[in-house]
Amino acid sequence: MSTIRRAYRLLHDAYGPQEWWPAATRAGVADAWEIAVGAVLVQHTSWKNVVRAITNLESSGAMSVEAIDAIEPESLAQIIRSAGPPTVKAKRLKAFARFLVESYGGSMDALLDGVVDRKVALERRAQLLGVHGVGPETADAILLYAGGAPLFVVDAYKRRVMRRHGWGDSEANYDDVAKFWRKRLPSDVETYAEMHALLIKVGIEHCHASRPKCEGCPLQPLLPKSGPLN
DNA sequence: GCCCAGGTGGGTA
DNA sequence: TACCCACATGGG
Repeated sequence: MSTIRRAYRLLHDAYGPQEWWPAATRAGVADAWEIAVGAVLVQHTSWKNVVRAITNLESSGAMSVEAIDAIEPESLAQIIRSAGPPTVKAKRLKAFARFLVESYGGSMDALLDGVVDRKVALERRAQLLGVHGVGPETADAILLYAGGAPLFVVDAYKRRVMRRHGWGDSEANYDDVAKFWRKRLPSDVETYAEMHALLIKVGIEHCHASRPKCEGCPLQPLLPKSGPLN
């Protein structure tokens, strides 16, 4: 079995199924719009703070596509301020809502229609990358978790895990890093979704600057004999 | 107090 | 193209 598949197994055994995308406010499952909002708000921000912002959006009656499209940027910024740079993210959320209304009649279902097909997914991805505030990670997260698109999300934690283990080229561009993982994992959407969630989990708990020695990390059996690189 | 977070866009050379 | 930096609140 390949190293990456062993990594998946080790993480899954250690943490169990993550069953993303997490619902921010309800006990149930996050709907597609909530996933999109969360994906924008979580940029360079911890999830906990995003939950507060989404809770505020709900209680302010500003959670819908139409409400975000209509609200003044300053008011929106005030509501989501717990999720990092408020003026920046208010602008990004409004840009996304505007795009959705203009291009898909405000319907996430319309945006996501057919994206289980990789060719369609890549077309929608290219379109999303044209929206202000949507980069590759945000686009992939939305398409994968809200639409079941066969895309693999790359983030800072994945690059760090790769660097410590000496897997592939952690400094490669986004698409090459995504390709590295996709090539080594079973090519099904469930695995992509789980692996991304698991790697963030291990990233938050173990794989960061304050844990240079990887103490207690489930991926320790896969480290080089010399220990973590860097 | 200080550093960082599940990035992205804009400016500069 | 390739860096460098702002964004800004909340937690360790």
